[in-house]
Amino acid sequence: MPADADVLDRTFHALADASRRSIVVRLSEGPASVSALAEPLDMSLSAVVQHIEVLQKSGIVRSEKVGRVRICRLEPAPMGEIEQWIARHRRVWEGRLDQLGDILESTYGRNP
Amino acid sequence: MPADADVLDRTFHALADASRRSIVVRLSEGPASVSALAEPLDMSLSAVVQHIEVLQKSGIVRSEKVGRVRICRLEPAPMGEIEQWIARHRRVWEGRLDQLGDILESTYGRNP
DNA sequence: CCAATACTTCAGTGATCACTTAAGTGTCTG
DNA sequence: CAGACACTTAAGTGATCACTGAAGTATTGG
Repeated sequence: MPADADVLDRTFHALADASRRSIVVRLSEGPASVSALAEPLDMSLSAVVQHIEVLQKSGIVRSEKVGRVRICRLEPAPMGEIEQWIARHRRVWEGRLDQLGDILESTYGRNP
Repeated sequence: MPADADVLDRTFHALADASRRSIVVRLSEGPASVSALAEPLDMSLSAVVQHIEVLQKSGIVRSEKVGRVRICRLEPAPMGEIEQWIARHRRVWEGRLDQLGDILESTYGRNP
């Protein structure tokens, strides 16, 4: 198993959870502390820390400690990798199913 | 929350496994039977069937029985949905990356 | 200095995962 | 019609998951 598959495994897995995706959405608005990320989530701080660890292991999130506060922020590279993977295969099956290609285009838009 | 999050959960989860992704890659070249999909994989047929079930529950794969053979094919819609999700947020934090310089500058006391 | 703050670490639990083997059920083919 | 073929279903196993609560460790504001 190459390291590449591992990165895809971890990144897809990290995003396969609504709580973790909500953390990603929150971080896309800017860096945040662990407790700030925990605040809207209905679970223990411990659980949130564990979600952040999953995101960190995938490489989506990086963090640094500033005093007693841990500041988390997004790292776009792994996302780019899975987006590439999808785009690579989507192109093939878009050619196979024209009507769904149209649906995608009308929803997703044509601009870059 | 909504069914939308559920679709993302299932789709990201379905793609978070190298064996399942290899099935997707194989199917992007055209429809295939269960045993054709199983052939390159080093596991029991039963295990492959279970992987296909995961892919079907996510909506990525559809299948129909023709005689004693089950033919599987790709369904692009759920992929489009996660691609949309990624594209939506990637755009935000790519813009954010430009502001990372600003954050560092303000931290180290340069002009905003 | 001391107590609130912001995590951190650890152990445990029930659920889900990724398999396995074994024993089916239909469907062709000779 | 028999037996190979292509799954299908069921039950079980060990690992990982998504939590919890309790007990830490640094930091920091008053």
